[in-house]
Amino acid sequence: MNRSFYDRPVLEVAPDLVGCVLHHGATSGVIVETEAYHETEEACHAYVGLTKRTSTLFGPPGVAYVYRSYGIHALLNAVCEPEGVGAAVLIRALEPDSGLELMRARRGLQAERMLCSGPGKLTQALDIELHHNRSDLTSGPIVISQRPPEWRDVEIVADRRIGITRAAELPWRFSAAGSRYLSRPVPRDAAVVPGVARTR
DNA sequence: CATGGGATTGACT
DNA sequence: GTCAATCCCATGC
Repeated sequence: MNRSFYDRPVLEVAPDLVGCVLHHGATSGVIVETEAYHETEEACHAYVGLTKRTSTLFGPPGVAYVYRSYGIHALLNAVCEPEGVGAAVLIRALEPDSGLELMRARRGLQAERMLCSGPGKLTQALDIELHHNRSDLTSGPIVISQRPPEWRDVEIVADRRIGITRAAELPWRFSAAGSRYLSRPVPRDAAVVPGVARTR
């Protein structure tokens, strides 16, 4: 994915990333769940303004923002919007694609559905850590490629973000409808995101 | 310099 | 359903 893909409103990039493939080394998976974050709402780290921690979010688009959550997990985001605007898409779940045995070894379990079904799980499975913060997603080592043909017309649903206490009402979580690899089920009343030139 | 909170997970009742 | 683990960093004295 080139830089212009990320240099757009985060609410466009977040659903567009569903169905794309995240790669790191010998492991990869199709993105099935994302969340959008923007400096104008309280749940976004960039809400506090420019600090050492948030400087990545305010930097150029197409860069990885990786931070530690609850002292244990590394969470991966893709920085979006023009430099100077703090916004990013959190990658929340993958459908494992390649390197399954490596993922199983790193995760210490066998079930395919448990390998990448959460933001902290997928970083462990793909060996993504804090030192990847600020790495360029357009050149690697972590890269995101466009949707494979079979994911081109994936139906995407929107509902509330998970695990946050502030601005929790915003429907900024985007999931592949019917995926069995999500971090949590999608509510039945979730809205379908309109697609562009979607075939029937 | 001390404190507190958090975009989670897995183990346990 | 409950709950602890554990680290980075923003904030306040």
